[in-house]
Order: sequence, then structure tokens, then C-alpha cells
Amino acid sequence: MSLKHILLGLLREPGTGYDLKSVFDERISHFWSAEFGQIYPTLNRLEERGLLESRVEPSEKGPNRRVYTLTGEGRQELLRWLGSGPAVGAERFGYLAQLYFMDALGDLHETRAFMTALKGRLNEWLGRLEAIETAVTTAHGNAPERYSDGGFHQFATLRMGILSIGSKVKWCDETLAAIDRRLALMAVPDTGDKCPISRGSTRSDKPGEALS
Amino acid sequence: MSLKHILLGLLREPGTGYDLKSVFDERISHFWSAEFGQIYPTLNRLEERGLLESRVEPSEKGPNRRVYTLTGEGRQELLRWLGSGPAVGAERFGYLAQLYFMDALGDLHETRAFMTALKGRLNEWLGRLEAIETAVTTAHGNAPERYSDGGFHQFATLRMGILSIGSKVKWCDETLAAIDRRLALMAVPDTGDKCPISRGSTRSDKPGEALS
DNA sequence: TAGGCCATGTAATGTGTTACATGATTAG
DNA sequence: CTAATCATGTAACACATTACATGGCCTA
Repeated sequence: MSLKHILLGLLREPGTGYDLKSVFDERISHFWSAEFGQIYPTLNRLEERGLLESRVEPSEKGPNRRVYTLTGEGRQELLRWLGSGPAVGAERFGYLAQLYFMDALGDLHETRAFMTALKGRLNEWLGRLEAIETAVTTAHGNAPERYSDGGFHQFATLRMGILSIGSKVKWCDETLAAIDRRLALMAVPDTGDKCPISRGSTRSDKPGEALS
Repeated sequence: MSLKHILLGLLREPGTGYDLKSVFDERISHFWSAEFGQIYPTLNRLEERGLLESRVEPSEKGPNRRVYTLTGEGRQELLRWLGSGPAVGAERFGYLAQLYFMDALGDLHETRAFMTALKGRLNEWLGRLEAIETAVTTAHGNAPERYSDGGFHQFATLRMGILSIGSKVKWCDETLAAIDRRLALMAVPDTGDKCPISRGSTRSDKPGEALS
């Protein structure tokens, strides 16, 4: 759906496939990624369809570079996409899928280890984004409304990454606390009167009506 | 990467392709989605590989149902996946990609409308998740550590959806406020001494060094 | 001289969406 | 009688990852 459009957006500034790959890795990784194996064929297709054009230039270091530029038609398509309303609802979280089924492991300590590892990864990621934020505010001040047009929009996406990942780290803490309470409950199962926690497979009712 | 594994997880309770589709739509949509066109072929492949087995049963309403069940091998593969560490880092956000390039529209009011629409969609989504949360806590109490094993894990994923989408709604507000400050600045460009906001295409330096 | 970066691509495979095709049963 | 729901699938296409293949230039 959108790699095509992201390439068009990036190529408002001319560049090569190799350049684009590093932009993905360095500046866009918090909301999109792409590999060479996808970038090069897509650039070719976009040129065939007239949305891009390219010229070959000698490189300062290494082999010749094929530099792509946006055509008028390409810009039109970019604007059409930008005006088509927010593309929401298709998010996918592999780690949530794992957690959802993790009762199958039958050991809450496994879940705990998983959440700890996840929190570590998220914190690393958050740290990277915050370092970028610091660099930006140091260079351009902390009033984003005074940035350039491009900078303002890019800064907004960066903020969403920081807030969103930050909330996930908090969620890890909340969940770890709940896990610890649950582990404590399970350690003294004979104390309370009623202890509705299932051990092993307590599947009370119909397939998956627990959460609907 | 994981539709396969999600199907294995869901099929700890036997079910048909049709059943699974409604589970995706009703209970899993905040972190994964799938269409019939992908579900049925995947089920077939998993059966060929011995991770699932199926039998045909008459339905109470409508045509015969093919009911799939997890095999021992399938359960092994599920556990392997669950133990392989958190699958993090591949998230994709179409709407962030759009926002990132939205300066190309050359009109901040467009961005404002976009963010307002996005906030509305996210709020709807948040409302749906909160309704589920209310239903769960009403039925099972608000101490998740006392839920069943499956319920505990599922509730944790629900909480992440609520916290994460909640943080995105807050981000929408933050961004809308920044947009309004910027619009105010642009309305009186002659007042201040230095006004480093670009109008039109102020591309100061090299391709995209604004945010790196 | 070895390893890393610059630079472009293909092939095989895997994953996901959309459109199409079929048909029974049930509720209004 | 009609629409919705139940139920399964295929075909074409679009999107994405991984591995492989090539080779020049620069630095340590």
C-alpha cells in the first residue's frame, strides 16, 4: 500500500536506492522499514509508470549511482495519497500475539521473563528516539511550531514514537506488577477462601468467551 | 511470520476457518487482522505439514464445517514460537508515513484536518477497547491477577491496546495544539524579529538532515 | 591485504489483500 | 421472497524478506 508512496515522498529530494535505504534505517524506522530487495524493484516500477525518472551519475566513491527524481505525475500521486485520509487500523504487533497465547507455556515465570525482555527492547528504542529529539531541540529549539515545514511534520511523527513507546514501557511495568501479584497469590493458594485462578488448563466455557 | 502461529494458538480450542475469522474481527483486531483468503490456505498448509488435523462435521445452520484441531507437533511449534523472545521492531504506521510527508500539501490546515480525523478514529477504537475492558472487569472483577491463565494474558494485551491508543490520542492533542500555535505565528509573520518558519519550499540543507 | 562501505540488482520464497464463485439455512 | 449469516474455497495480484551475486574504493 505505501512503500510506493513513501519513496515518492522521500524523492522530493533526488536520491539513489542506496540513499533511501539509509533514510529508512536512520530516520523512519519507528514507523516503517524496507530492504534493498524491495526498494530497487519498486523504484524501477515507479519509473516505468512515469512517477519517477532517473539518470546515472558517477559516484565519488564506488560504482555509478542511479539518481531518481520525482516527476509531476509522481507528485500528483503523492498528493492524492496524502489527501486520502488517515490510514489507520492495520497495525500489527507480533509480541502482543505472543503474549496473548503465552498461558500455553504453563509457567508465569516465562511470561515474566518475556515482559522483562520486551521492556528492555522498548527502552532501548525509546532511548534512540529521545536522543534524536534532544539533537533536534538542541539544534532548532524546543518550539516545534517554529521549525521548517518539513521539520515540523517530521518532529510530530517523532513525538508520537516517543509517547507511544513510552506508554508501552509503562504498560510493561503495570503488567510486571500484576504478574508479581499473581505469583504471590499462587504461592499461598490455601490462605484465601476462594481462589479462582486456574492451574493448568482451566478452560471454563466456550472457545474464547473470556474476553468478549 | 506469525499468522501461522496465531492460528495455532487459537486452535488450542478446535474451530473452523469461519470461526477464526470472527475471533480476529472481534477479539484480536487491536494487534492483528486476517482475511478468509489468507486463513483457509494457511489452514490447509498447516494440515499438510502435520501441525493441524481436521474433520468434517455437519453444521446446525448452513453447510458442513471443517473443524481443525492442534496436533502434538502443532503444539510444539506454538511453544517454540512463544519461547523465541519478543518479536519487536516491525511495526508499521501508515498514518505516520502520511503525516511525515504532509508538508508537501503546502497547507497546514490540511494537516490539522488530518489530525482531527485521526483523533476521531483513534477515539472510536479506544472506546471499543474500553467497552471490552468494562465488560471483563464487570464479569470477573478488576483484579486481573485473579483471572484464569488465559484471561490474565489476554487482559494484558487489552491493556496495552488501551494505554497505547490512549497515548496516541494525547499525542493528537499535543500536535493539534502545536499546529494552532504555528498557525497563529503564520498569521502575524511581521511581528517578531526573526521568524524561521519556511513558507513554501524552504529546504535549507542536504536531503533530510533536518531530523538526524 | 582484509574488512567495511558504496552501489545495484535478481531469484526464491513467504505473506497478505481483493475479487470472484458457490450454495445452504434462517429470520423478517 | 429477500437479506443476512453460515461456510469454504480459488485466482490474481500486491507486498515483503532473505539469500545470492557482483565489484570498486578506502582505511587500517
